[in-house]
Amino acid sequence: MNKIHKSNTGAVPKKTDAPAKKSPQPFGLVRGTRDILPIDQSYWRKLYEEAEGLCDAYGLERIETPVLEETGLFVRGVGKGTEIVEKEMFSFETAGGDNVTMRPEATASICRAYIYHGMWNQPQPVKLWYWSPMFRHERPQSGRYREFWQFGAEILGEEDAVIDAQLALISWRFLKDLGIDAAVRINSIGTPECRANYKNALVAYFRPKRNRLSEDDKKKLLKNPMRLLDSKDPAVIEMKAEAPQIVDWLDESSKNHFMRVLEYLDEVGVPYQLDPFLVRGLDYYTKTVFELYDNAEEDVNKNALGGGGRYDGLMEILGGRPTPAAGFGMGIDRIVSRLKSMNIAAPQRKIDVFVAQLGEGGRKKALAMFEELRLAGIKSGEAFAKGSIKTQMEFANRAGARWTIIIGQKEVLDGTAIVRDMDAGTQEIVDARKIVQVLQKKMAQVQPESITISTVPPTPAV
RNA sequence: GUGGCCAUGGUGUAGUGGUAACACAGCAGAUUGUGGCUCUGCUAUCACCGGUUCAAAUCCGGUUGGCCACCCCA
Repeated sequence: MNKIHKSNTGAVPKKTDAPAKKSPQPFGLVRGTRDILPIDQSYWRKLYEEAEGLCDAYGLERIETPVLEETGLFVRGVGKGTEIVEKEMFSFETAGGDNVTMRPEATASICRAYIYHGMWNQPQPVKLWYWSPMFRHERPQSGRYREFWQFGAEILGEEDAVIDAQLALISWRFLKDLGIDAAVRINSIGTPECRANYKNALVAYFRPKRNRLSEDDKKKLLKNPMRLLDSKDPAVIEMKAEAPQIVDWLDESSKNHFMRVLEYLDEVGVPYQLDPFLVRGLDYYTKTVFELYDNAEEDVNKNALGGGGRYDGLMEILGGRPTPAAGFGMGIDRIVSRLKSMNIAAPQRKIDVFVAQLGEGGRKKALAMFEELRLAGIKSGEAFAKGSIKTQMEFANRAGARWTIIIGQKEVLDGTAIVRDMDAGTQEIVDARKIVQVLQKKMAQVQPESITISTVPPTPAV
C-alpha cells in the first residue's frame, strides 16, 4: 500500500564518483491523507446522491464554506478547552500575517456564514447541508484520517424540539437507506446552567473515589468532569453505574424539550437508546445530543458513524444575535468503509455499446460516431488509442458492453457499420447513418429497465 | 501525545542465513478484421541506512512509513 517511503526522498547515499544519473524520487502521501481512487468512486457517488436526495426532499439547501477560516472562529466556537482546539488544528500564519485554520468541523463555519450574510432576515429556520473535507491533526487510525469528509446538516433559527427530531431522523434515514441498520443514542445535556450544577454533583461523586482513577481521568475530573463518562476504563465504567445522571439535573424546559424530541422520534419510528452518559466533545452543545451507531457492529466502543445535537448558545458566542440551532455531521469515510466491509455493492458505471475501429479511416468515423451516440444518450465506451481489433474486443467484453460497433476500412467505403451482439455472438451490417435508431430499438427490446437507471430519485424518508 | 504489531513485484502472499517463489491484475504475443477459455513471454536493486557473517529478504541497531489500540472524535 505504501510503497513510497519518505526516506527515499532523503539523503542520497554517498556514491563516490557514481554517475549522476538519478531519477527524481517519487512523493508519498502526507500523513493521514489518502487518495480516493476510481475503484472507490462508486461508493462515494452513491453516498453523495443519497445525501443530496434526502436533503432536497427535506428542503435543505447546499452550502459550501471555505476550508480556511480565521483561527479565532474555532477557538471561540468549538471551545478553547476542547481537544480539537488544543492540539488537533491545522493552523498557520499566512504570508500576509493572518492566523488561519483548516476547518476541523463545519458548524462554526456555517454559523459564521449565517451571521456574515445576515441570514436572520430570511424566513426562519434556515436549513442547510454540506458535504466537505475536514482537517484534524490526530494520529491516524482505523476510521480516522487527518483529512476526512463529512456530510451534515444545520437548521438555524428555530428552537422547537421537532427540529432536533427531524435531524436525528434524517441522519438515521441516510444510513438506513444505504443499508446500514443504525440506532440513535440520545441524551440531553440541558442548558449551561443545569450542566454546571450537574458537573458539581459529578465531581462530588467521583472525588472520594479519585485514587481509583487513572492519571488521565484525574485530570479530566478537574478540567472537564463530564468527559469521565465516556472513559473506557473498566473501573470508571463500574463507578459510573451509581453516578448521578444529567437527566435528574435538567431544568423544566430542557426536560420538556427532551421529552418532546423522544415523542417525535417514537412517532416517526426512529429506533433510539437513551444514553444517560452520552456527552459530546464540543463545547457548544445544549439540550439534545445524539450519536449514530451501527447495530451490526460487534464492538460497542467502535467509532460513531455520525453525531449531532442542539447548540442554542453558539451563535451568540460568535457575535451574532441569539439564535437557536441544531445539526448533525456524518463521517463519510467511515460509512464507506462500513458499506465495503458489509459487501454492499455500489452501482458501477455501465456502458451499453462499445465502438471499435480499424485503420485510420475507421478511427475517424468511429470518433464521430461515438460523439453521435453520446448526444443520443447512449452510454458508450471506446479504446481509440488501440489499433488491434482483438484488444478492442477484449475491452468491450471487460466493460460489459452489450453491443460492439465495428468500423473498418470496408465499412467506411460502404457507409455501414457492424453491430455485434456480445451475448449472442452474432453480428449484422447496418447503415451507418441509422446507427442510433438501430441501437435504440435494440436497447428498448432487450433491457428496457436499464433506461430508467439512475434517474430515479432516492425515496423520500418515511 | 502514549503503547503494541508490521514493512517481499500493481494487489494478496510464500520464503527464518546460501542464486526471490506463487496467485491475481497489467502489458506483449500464439499467420497481420473480432471478446469471454487456453498457452507463452515480460514486470522486485526484498522500505532506507548501517552492522554481524565467506554469505542477509532472513540476525542486530537506527531511520522512515504503515496498521492497531489508548486519548479524542466523524
